Amino acid sequence: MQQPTSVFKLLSDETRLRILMLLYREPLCVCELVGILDVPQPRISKNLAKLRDLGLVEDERREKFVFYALRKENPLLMQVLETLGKDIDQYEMFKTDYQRLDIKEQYLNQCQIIVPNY
Amino acid sequence: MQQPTSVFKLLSDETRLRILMLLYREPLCVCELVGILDVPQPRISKNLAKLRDLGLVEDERREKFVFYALRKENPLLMQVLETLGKDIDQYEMFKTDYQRLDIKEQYLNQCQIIVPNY
DNA sequence: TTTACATATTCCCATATGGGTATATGTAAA
DNA sequence: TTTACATATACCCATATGGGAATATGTAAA
Repeated sequence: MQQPTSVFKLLSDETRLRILMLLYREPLCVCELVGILDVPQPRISKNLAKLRDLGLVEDERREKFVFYALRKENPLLMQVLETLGKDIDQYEMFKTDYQRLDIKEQYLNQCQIIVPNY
Repeated sequence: MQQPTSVFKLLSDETRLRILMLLYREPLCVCELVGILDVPQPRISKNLAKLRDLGLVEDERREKFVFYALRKENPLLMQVLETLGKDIDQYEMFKTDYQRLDIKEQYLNQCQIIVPNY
């Protein structure tokens, strides 16, 4: 199991925490994250790599796309995300991200992904 | 309320997390923390200052001593400490710190504090 | 008003970190 | 086998960070 400090270090960056909160809802590919979060693609990829290096997420390629999913083995991580999720209204940024996730098709101009059923 | 990322940044340092875990049990003065954690005093003081600057702990001077106590207003922080505390056996370092806390009188050679009842 | 103890702060340095830009790699369609 | 799209990586830089050593400040006892 990962050191708690290492987990918190990853959680201490806004980009990464936003990513984790979204993956807490559902697996997403890189271009979906780029669209929803409106953040440059290299930044998304680099931060996803850090999350994967510590085993917090896992990736799976599907043709051109690489989907990232939360790994649920870490109780500390899951507890944190649950706590944040419960008080989502208190965190404007996460709330907005969740709203955008609900209508993510609008923000995927950049990638032609069509995922009927994941 | 503090930004989650700011809280996690403070939690991401080993010295600070050890301090918080101890204060989760009971208020302690600087020299007690120095003795229990076996860490140089300036390092303790500087990290306590960071925790106080973000409002996670509060200090109270009692003559020569300055006691620090956990502030319990932040649900995220409290949830994290509770989660870690529940699985204390999994974290060797915190477990050891708790054991030393239980017999802290042995580690207070450096300070002549005598606190019968706090 | 010295002296001793407790704590805070300053100064300095090595290292870590996040991010932007450009580019490389991977994949599939034309 | 080009072309286009998706993703990963390399390079560079500004900044943040943690910590050690020394010193300053605060407090009370001698």
